[in-house]
Amino acid sequence: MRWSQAFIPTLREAPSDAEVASHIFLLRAGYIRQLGAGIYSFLPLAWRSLLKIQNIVREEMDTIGQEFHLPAIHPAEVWQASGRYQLMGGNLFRLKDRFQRDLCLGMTEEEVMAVIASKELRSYKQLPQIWYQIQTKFRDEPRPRAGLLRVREFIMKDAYSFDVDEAGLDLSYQKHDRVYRQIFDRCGLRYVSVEAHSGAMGGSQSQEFMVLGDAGEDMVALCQNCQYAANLEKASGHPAAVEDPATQAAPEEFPTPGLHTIADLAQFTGEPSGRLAKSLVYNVEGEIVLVLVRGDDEASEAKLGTAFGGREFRPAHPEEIVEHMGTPPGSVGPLHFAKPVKIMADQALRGRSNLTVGANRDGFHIRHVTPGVHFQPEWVDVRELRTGDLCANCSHPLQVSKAIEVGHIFKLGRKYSIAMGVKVLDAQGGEVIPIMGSYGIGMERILTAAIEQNHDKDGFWLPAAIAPFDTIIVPTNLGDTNIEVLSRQIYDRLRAAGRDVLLDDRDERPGVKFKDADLIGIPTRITIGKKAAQGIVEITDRATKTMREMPASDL
RNA sequence: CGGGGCGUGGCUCAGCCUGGUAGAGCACCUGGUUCGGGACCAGGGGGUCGGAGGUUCAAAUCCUCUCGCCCCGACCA
Repeated sequence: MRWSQAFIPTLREAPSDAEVASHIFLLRAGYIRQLGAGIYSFLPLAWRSLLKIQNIVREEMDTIGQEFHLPAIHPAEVWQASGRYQLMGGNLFRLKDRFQRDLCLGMTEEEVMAVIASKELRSYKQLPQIWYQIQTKFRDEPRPRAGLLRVREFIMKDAYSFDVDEAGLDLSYQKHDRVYRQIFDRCGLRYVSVEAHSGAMGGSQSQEFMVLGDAGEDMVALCQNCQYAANLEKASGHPAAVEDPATQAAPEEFPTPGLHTIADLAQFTGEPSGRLAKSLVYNVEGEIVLVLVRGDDEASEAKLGTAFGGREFRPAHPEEIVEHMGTPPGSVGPLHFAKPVKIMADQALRGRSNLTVGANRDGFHIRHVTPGVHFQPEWVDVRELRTGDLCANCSHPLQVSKAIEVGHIFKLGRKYSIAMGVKVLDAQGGEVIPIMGSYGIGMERILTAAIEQNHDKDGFWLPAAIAPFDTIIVPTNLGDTNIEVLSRQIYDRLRAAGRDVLLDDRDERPGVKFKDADLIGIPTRITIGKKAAQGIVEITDRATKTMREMPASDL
């Protein structure tokens, strides 16, 4: 491609509404333009890159499955059948057709694939199946952000597996794990695979592929010693130990006038906050539950969801706390309820003794309270892990980092098979319900993550496999016949050799061309300048900005 | 949805407080000189100041409503 014929609208300055590096550079490099909140147009450079990413995904997926192309617009009935028409709430785009029939835009396609499976699959002999597509997804996100990182319309590779039994699902899952690694390797990403929270959908195992970076919205915990890596929604580890008094004393109520926070209490009692137990009260589908965590810990929303068995929950209202605890928030504890309440306690409190807790009496707390002795909790893992906690496997310190989720694989179970009536006959002639897996990769996320991990103040560089062009040729002065002729020769020769080359044949000064070349993500630059007469050109590696000269004939 | 910020030529912004008929840099067009890290000179085109209503002799500027975008949070298969 010759730049003079191309549409590459680069910007000298960053538009004011971009803050994240990938967002700034995608705009400045002329890759994308915004149409609305979380809605972007892909310009030619972005589309070339996204097509290369999609082709890598397609080539790898074709080794284990078959490509479909499903509708993006769905009758509401399909989503009503699985119950997700309600469950997805505002995130599902909804519309009506001319006959006032309800429709929605696909945000994922378990239901549609399951509809096909239910109508077409008859025998266990047809399984396993791995079906995938690369297609636009729509999600009415409450808050789109950071350019392409979180958008309302995006391109996803979504795949679904159907197996007769769990052993088959394990295999399909492993195939995706392997293929995903090949995809991300080929895309040149540095990534980690982490254990993920399966969510309330009843999945049994789930794994996310994460690219570390501050722009990310997820938090992952990584052990620097062993291979342990998990999303913070799932990660467990041991907090630093806190010393308790050796001998068990009797619970003793004492006045704590006006003290309602852990920090106030720690200061007042002279004890570290880890010696206190923090009491949180939740309404779990109408049931009031008291959750205790160590005073210096925070409860994780995702882990609470798991602890509550996937039931809906919210923090209890103050009136509910008064009704059940007999005291307003601030003095709540596990003893002396006004009404019986279920107690859950975080594992970090297991084996602890002589803790200080709320007295369920305004202005009072109780010291010398020992879980398991003075109250009987259900033990759960609900604490949010922090940097410096010790790995559950090997007791080395864990590091918590932000990360961008580029892929997610998980074992779905039979929820959609059952909902959509997928069933086949097994070898004995009995009906079995196939078990499903679900696997996704965000195309724009791969591009965004690559930019997040490969940029400097001047721009970014993409791995050659996903760059819009692998090489840019920069003639410094087209008025010089030697330069002009040599540039065109090299351009023709590289293209004939199958390279994806951009020739900057614009009538611009060298400085402008260099700045643009640094900006737009092309990994290799060939500069043709003063030594063209001797047949010498320069090769610059964008990532390192190292340059070497070589004869044009060696290219 | 709660909190904060911003809408003025394509981009970045000034002007608003204290009303008086819109400006800079970059970009763009023409001519010329230039040509290794975002050149220079001369000339030129382009803006219903997000929208609606109001106050006023007069509104980018003051008031009301409204739309949009960004950031933080809540939310997120």
